[in-house]
Amino acid sequence: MPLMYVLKNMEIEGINIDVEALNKFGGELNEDLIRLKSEIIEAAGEDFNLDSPRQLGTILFEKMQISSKAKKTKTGQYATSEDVLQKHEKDHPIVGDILEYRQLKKLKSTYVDPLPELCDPVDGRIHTSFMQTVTATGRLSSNNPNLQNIPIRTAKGREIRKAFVPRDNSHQLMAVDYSQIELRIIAALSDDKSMIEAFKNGIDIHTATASKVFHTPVDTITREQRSQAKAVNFGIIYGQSAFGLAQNLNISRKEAKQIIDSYFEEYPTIKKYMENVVAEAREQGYVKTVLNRRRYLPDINSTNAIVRGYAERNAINAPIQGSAADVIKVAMVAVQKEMFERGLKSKMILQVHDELIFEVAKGELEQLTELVRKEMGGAYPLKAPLDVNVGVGKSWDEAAH
DNA sequence: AATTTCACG
DNA sequence: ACGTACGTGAAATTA
Repeated sequence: MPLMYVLKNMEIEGINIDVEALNKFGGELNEDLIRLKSEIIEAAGEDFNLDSPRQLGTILFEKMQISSKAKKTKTGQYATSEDVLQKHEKDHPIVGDILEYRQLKKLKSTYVDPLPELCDPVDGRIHTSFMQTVTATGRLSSNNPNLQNIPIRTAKGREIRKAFVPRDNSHQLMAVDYSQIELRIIAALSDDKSMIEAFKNGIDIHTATASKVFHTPVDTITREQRSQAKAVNFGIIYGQSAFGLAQNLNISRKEAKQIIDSYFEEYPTIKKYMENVVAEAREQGYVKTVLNRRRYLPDINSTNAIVRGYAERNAINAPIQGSAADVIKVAMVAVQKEMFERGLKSKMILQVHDELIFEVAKGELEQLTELVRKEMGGAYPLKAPLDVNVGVGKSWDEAAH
């Protein structure tokens, strides 16, 4: 209920975008898309709707027969999703072009074209809606437009984030995100002493995990080992299997199983915690977050192993994802209150699950940085300390670095 | 309205 | 043999 007022203010405040920059980028995307499309149609030997997965599947796997190992979706169509197409990139040069076409088309049709149209006629800003009663875990969701999935992972995607800018030269954007909040929560909830200690000492958690899992000193950990340990740390939060880890890391199932077994030997309290939370779900019919938000899991005792497995992964994940959502909500209420009491002109304008975005008025940067660090970092003390990263810049992209 | 794909944490 | 990591929203096609 208190958060409702905070969300109302963020929705009304909105965020400014550089429409000219987006339109220019849209023109560049258009040229690339036209070129890619004509190359693909030429290689296919006939015109078809490239935006139709069904037509694309027929062209690739029946007409062109680029591979005999076509995969089908559950409704019997040829699967053409990114992970499937990536496996066929070596089979024909057209596949790489299709993947690039898909990426650029997504950026243009979902962000570059619609966003300028959504600027409010009165203040010229973009106003999202934050929903508090949609998700199963207690996270917020954002719609109309969704400002929680603005691209960042690719260079072309970041062009869109660069177009989210302050209202004028006397403001900057500030992005503040929680560092590894879900891993800190699993460390705290399971009371794993070694993981808590690593967070207390500010040690790189993925390197520390790699050292444990591979039984080698921290200073000898390779990039590959750190990257694998990172994948395991994330997989754990979701109840991932050896199969899933193997697929993610492109290693054999046997190797994946060895890594997971070693992980649980080194972090026995985390293994115990995961077993306990599943047992709790079986007994109570629900699991809960640090603030007692419940997720009911009616399938937890299902005789169907697949259905039951899904519920068990939900039982593991929901308290972690949901507690992180609790923490940032408490922080948002505290930050808003403190900003009001100090009479600041700066505004909190967006939330993206583990980060808050502010439009900072010139002269308030130092004070706001201190305020936000204090309120976010201390929102809900856990056995593992919370930590935040602060970034500032002339665009959301710059601030997020 | 359902399906497929893909953008984010 | 089964299916295999959680949570969302939007665009486009198809039924």
